[in-house]
Amino acid sequence: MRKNEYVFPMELESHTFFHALSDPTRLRCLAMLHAQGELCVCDLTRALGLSQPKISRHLALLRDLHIVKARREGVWMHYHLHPDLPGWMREVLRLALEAFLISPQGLADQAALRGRVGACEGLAALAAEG
Amino acid sequence: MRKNEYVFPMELESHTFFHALSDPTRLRCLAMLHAQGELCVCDLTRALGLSQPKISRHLALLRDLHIVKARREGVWMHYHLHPDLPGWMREVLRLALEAFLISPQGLADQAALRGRVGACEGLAALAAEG
DNA sequence: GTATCCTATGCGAAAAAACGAATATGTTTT
DNA sequence: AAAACATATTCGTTTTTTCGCATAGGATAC
Repeated sequence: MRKNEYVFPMELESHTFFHALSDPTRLRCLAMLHAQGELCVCDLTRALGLSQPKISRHLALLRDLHIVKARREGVWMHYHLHPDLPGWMREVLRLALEAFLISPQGLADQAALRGRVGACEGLAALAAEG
Repeated sequence: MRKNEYVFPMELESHTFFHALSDPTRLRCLAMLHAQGELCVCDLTRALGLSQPKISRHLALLRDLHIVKARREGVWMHYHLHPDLPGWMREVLRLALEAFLISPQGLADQAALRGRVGACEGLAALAAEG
């Protein structure tokens, strides 16, 4: 059993749940899953512009806490929000992720997820070019 | 300006908000404030059975993020949940703190706050005596 | 002024978390 | 079997966080 793995009937404590949400990468992943329903690791890697090991490790942490659930389909692992999350935690996720999705970062991530360059990243790229 | 201090109009980011809730001591303090409305440092020190510097440091972090607000009354600093917290964060606090308050730890803390020994601590003390 | 009380902070040690880079595992196809 | 692909994990390092202890700050009483 892994370090962070919660197993039935051990329950997820509040502070552990919040610690899982305290990292920007994990929050962005969760927001994309909330918006799209289900995504594989490579989707998230591309959408967030982060390395595959980084995404994979953060998803593993969320999976061990039963905050997300994985489904294998051939070579791909599809992740989605865990359906058995306690009611108040599910509600917290809904509130937080919907707030995040309308932030500049949330909008940019969604745009990137759909294959376009988001407004913020486009502007940032232009600024970087000079 | 301190390291963690947020100043208007900088807004509190989601992951920073959740990080503030990721520590058991901070969560217990917030739950007591939610239940009682306003408490001073010595109230929390006694109720939670933790050192004064520890309580004070955690409250300072929450204060710098504008999650709680302090009011001086003579020698005492009274802390309460910040009234200007964004709507969704206030709702998250309500959900999380009310869930915590009905947990064994939450019930014990409330009992200790009211000057009695809580059920769990009483049992623990008996067990420790043998 | 000094003393006392409550609260805040500086400091160094210990523990925990996050990271990149390399590598391992598992699946499908040939 | 090997190759190609998606994902997971190990390792060592760096960064961040937390803590206890001591001490500093600020208000009140004398």
